[in-house]
Amino acid sequence: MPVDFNFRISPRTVQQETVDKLRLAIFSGLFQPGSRLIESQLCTELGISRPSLREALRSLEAERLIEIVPNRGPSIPALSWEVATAIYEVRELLEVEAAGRCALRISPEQLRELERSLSAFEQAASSNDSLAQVMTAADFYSIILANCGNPVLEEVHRGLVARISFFRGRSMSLEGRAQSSLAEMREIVEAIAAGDEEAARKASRQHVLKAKAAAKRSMDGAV
Amino acid sequence: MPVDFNFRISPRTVQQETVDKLRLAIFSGLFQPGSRLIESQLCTELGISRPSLREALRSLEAERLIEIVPNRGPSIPALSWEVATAIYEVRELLEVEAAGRCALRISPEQLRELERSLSAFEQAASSNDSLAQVMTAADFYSIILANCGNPVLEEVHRGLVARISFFRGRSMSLEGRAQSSLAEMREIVEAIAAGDEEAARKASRQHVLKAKAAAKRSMDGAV
DNA sequence: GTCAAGAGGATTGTCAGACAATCTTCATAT
DNA sequence: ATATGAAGATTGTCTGACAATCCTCTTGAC
Repeated sequence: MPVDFNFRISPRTVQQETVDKLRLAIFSGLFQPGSRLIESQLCTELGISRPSLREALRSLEAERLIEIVPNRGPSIPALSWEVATAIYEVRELLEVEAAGRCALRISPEQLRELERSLSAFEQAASSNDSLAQVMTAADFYSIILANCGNPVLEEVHRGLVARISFFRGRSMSLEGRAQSSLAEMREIVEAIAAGDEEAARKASRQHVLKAKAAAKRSMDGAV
Repeated sequence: MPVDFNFRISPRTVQQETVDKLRLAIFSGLFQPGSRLIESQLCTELGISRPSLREALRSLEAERLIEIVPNRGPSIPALSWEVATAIYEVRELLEVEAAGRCALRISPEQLRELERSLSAFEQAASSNDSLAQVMTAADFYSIILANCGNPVLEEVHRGLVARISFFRGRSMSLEGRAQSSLAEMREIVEAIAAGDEEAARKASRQHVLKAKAAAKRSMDGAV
């Protein structure tokens, strides 16, 4: 029996389905930041009842992907640059640690997987599909985080990256950002492949810092 | 006008009230780990309807304070030592960072506040009320985290500490643990008061590591 | 006596409909 | 132009319902 296989087959419930759909919608920028979500409207669009929708909204609220103000209802939070900075700082803390640990303990198969995901990002980077870029980049990180040996680190990181997906989409479409991002990510992979913890940490830190700078640039240019 | 005052008066909704009540109940160990929560039962006890309760449960699920398995319903997760270790590791990462930053930027008033909370813990430590110990210790950390200049760091840390409240209550009642915890915390305060970042980081790391060790001891002894 | 099978009750997932409280908007009056 | 107020929209919350699923306990077979 494999070490970590969950035998329980969990039927997908309406609420899970709804959370996933809405999360994806938020990621892809379907809703404007600051815009309100009307329950009745979402219900008819999703074809579900209001109690089910509201449960899903509570889940998303706890993930900080939406805000719910009493008597005003749910809305997409307008992420301030101040909060975004805070998120990038914590992301740096976690991602650097994960990359370092990953360099020491990743398996050959997972390393190949990581290289594959880098190729996927490379392909996306040469296209103009910024959603694809964000998605493949997310795959890349998730492999690193999944191999750092700490599931909680992984989970927290995922939550943080989700919240800045808005910025990431925008900064990816910045002139040349996808390409330099690719170079930084390649450096991380090389360090991990070499089993060099310190180099992995350093490359990872560089990458996050540059991503943050790019996000800032994209924000200054647009707002 | 004070810098950071939220003018909006938010009426407390049933769902918020419910989340708070249940969270407190979980913290104080009212529910056994692994035990199931029966919706109808909770509804009558709390005097609320099932939709409201279910919304609250979704919030708690997202905080990982309860688990909800489709068609089995909500239950208190039995925290494995493996996961607890992972939480302690991330907590270390965050708390050390926060203590270091705090040493550089805390205001005199907040420092006094921190010292006050240390006294409160001191008092609790000499009693046998382990819930009070956990609560006052939580206050202590929250002041440090609130003054690290990063609200996201604070938020993530709070979430993690909440999940190990079970362990903390148990390890606090370990022979002598409250007293040595007090000594470690005092060291942190002194380093912060001196504005010594490195010392604050070191003391903070020591504290988390010892807390983890104590948690492990309390677990080995009991299960 | 132990184990397998099945029936019945308990519990959850989901929906529909309702209504008061609150917010929002727009027309009206000053 | 600004303040007032009323109508409409939206949310917060409840009740009641029913099918699907799970759990438990009895029964029967070996």
